Amino acid sequence: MDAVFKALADGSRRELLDRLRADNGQTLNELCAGLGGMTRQAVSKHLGVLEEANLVATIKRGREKLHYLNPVPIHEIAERWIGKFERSRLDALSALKAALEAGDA
Amino acid sequence: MDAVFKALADGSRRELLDRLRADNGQTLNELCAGLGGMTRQAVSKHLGVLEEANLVATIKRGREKLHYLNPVPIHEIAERWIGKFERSRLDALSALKAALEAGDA
DNA sequence: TTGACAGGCAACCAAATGGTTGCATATTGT
DNA sequence: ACAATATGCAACCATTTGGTTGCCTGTCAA
Repeated sequence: MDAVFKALADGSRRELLDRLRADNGQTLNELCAGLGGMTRQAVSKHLGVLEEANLVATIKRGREKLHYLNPVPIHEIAERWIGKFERSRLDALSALKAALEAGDA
Repeated sequence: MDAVFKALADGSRRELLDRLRADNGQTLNELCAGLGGMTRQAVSKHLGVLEEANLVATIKRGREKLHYLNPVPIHEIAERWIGKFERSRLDALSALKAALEAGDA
């Protein structure tokens, strides 16, 4: 899970995920075009990080490599990690408010 | 939002959030104890990052500073970012499967 | 076969990051 | 007042990270 968070920490990588969601199964070169003034190798590295985090799956088709978005790890975050805080959202907020008020007393 | 993702990228910071959720309103020293072999200043920096990302709110009470978890940014991620992929989860998976099958043809 | 196209690998570099030590500041209890 | 407590600030260091350039490999088409 650590790898997923770290992969998501970079804006370019999030943008890559966005672009993959908009048009799944793109090649490296396709993904390069549009990701402003960045080398192919830079994009390749980013895709590598995403792949390592299991956020994209790839298949080699001839001389090109297609990239597919894998939403499962993100879903897992939503389930395990965010749900935990989400559930206590209102409680924490009211606790915060109460604490702030008690602070002056 | 970028700051939130970057703040969440570090395991120690996620642990700090966990510990805050378990016991909200802790001081810096309280949070230090339990976060294995790390200096107070290191923890302080982490809390600074979390604060900058609006994931923790603080109030100064006398000579100590209480830290409170703020779950709102995480909730926003769940809403805006994860929901986006979540919604297309099954679609993407079936598309991936179809693509893999078509790959051999 | 040979050239063009898609991608991989490795070395290298600058900047950011996580962590440390050392000292300064403010508050509290006696 | 004074010592102890709780935190802040700044300089410094090692590692990681995002990015580059240069070259090598594999695949398709003429």
